[in-house]
Amino acid sequence: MIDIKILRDDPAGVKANCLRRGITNVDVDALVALDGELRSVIQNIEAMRAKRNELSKQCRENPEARDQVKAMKGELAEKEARETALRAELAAGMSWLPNFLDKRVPDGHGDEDNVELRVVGEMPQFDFKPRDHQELGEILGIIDTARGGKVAQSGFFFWKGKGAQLATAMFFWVQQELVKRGFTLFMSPCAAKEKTLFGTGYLPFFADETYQLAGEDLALIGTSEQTLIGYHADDLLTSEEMPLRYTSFTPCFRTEAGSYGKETRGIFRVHQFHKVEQIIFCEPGDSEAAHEECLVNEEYLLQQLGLPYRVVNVCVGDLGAPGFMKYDTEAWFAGYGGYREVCSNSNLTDFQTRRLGVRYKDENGKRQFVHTISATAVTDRVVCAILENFQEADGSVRVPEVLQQYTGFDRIEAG
RNA sequence: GGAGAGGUGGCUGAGCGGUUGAAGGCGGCGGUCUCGAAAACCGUUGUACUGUUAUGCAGUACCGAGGGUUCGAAUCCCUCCCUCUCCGCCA
Repeated sequence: MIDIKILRDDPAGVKANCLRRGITNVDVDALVALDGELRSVIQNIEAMRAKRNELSKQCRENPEARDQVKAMKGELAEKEARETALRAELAAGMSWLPNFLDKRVPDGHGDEDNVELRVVGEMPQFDFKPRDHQELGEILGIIDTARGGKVAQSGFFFWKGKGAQLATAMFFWVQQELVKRGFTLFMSPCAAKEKTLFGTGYLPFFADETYQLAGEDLALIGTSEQTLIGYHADDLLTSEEMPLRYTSFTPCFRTEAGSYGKETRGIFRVHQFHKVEQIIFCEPGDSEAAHEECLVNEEYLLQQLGLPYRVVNVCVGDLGAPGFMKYDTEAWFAGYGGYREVCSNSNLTDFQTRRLGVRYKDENGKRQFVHTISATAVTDRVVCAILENFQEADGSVRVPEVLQQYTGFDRIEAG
C-alpha cells in the first residue's frame, strides 16, 4: 500500500509509476475522486454527529431535543452507509497500486531485460557432457519426481537417501551461518490467513498462486516471508531493537498457475520447495544498507559452497508490485548450461508495513512505518546447482567441503 | 471434542445507560528538593482520522470484531473471533 497522501498530492506521479510498471487495471483519477468524495462525506457526518451529541446532552431537560435527534437519524444512517461503501471501494483500488521504484531499477519487460551487475566464481570444466540435475537425480536415486506425482500431484517430489542428506545438511548449515550473522532463527507456521497474505502484498496480486485450504480462512504459505513479516503486524517497534533480522526454514507452496510447460524439467519449478529466508525490519533510512547486507549473505553462501553465480538488477517488468528494488542471484547450472535464479532479494520499503501496521517511534516520537527486506538465503535449487556443478563423468557428485561435516560423506557415488 | 472463566489505555486494574477518553496503581515525561543521585512531593502523560488562522486549536471515532436497542452504550441484546482453566483425545 502506498501513502494516500502521496496519491492526493501527486496523482500524476502515481500514474506514471503504474504506467512504467505496466499496470493498467487501476484508474488513478477515479481513486483521487473517490478520496475527495469520501472526505467530504466524512466532514458532513462528523458535523452531524457533533450536533447530535450536543442535542443528546440536553435531552433530559428538553424533550424537544429528542425529537430533533430522531429526525436526523435517517439522513445520518444514509451518509454512514455511503461512507462505508466509499471506504471499501477506495481500499480495493488502493490495494492494487504498486510500490514506487528505486531510481536504479532498469526498464524492461521480462528477465531478459535484467541488468547483470557482476559475475563471480570459476566455471567448472568437464571433459564430458555434463548432465542436468534431473538426470543425475535419477542416476543416483536421490530425486523422485514420479512418486511425488503418485502421492501428491505432478510438481511434487521426493529428495531421497544421500540427496535428502545433502539438502538437509545445506539447509542446516545455512541456518547456522545466518544465526552467526545476527539472525534470529524461527520455526514458523506453514499456513496463514488472508489478512496476513494481503498484508505482505501477496494478495491481491498473486491470488491464483496460493493453495487455499477448503473451508478455512487459511492458505499454505508461498514463503515464510508471509509469516515472519506478519509476525509484527500491529506492533510498535523501537529504534533500539531494530534492525530485526529473522530467518526461518519452511516448505513453500505455489500453484504455479499459468506456468505449465515452463521449465518443467527436473525440480526447478515445483509446487513445493524448501527455503531458508532472510527477513530484516529496519528504519527507513537503513533499508538500502539492509538490502545490500542480504545480498552479501547470499553471495557469501554461494561462494562458500563453491558455486559460480551472477547478480542481476531486476528490471521493472520482472519486479513484483510490492517491490521497490530487487536483486536476483543466479547460480551457474553446468548441466543446463546457463545461469538460473536461485535467490531473490527485495527491498519492500513500507509497502507491507503500511498494510500490516508495523511501526516504530522515531527520534521525535512520531510514529512511522518501518521498512522490510525479504531475501532468499537458499532453496532446493541450490542443491540442484551443486549436483550439476560437482558432478563427475559417471554421474557421481562431490559434496561441497563446507557441508561435509553435516552430511558425513564427501561423495554421492553412482551405481 | 466436552465444561467453565475472561477480553478495558505502555502495563496493572476499576467502571456495568448520560458530567467516563475512561478512577487508583505502575511506568514515562517535566518540576521542587540535592553538590549529585535516590526517596518524597507537585504537575503532566493514549491512538487514528477530518478540518484548520497548523510543533497550536476544533471536531469525530476508538474499552476484542461486527451488528442491534436507545435521544445517548465500555456499560443492555445478538453473532463472530481470541485467550485462559479443567476433562477427553493426540505428534
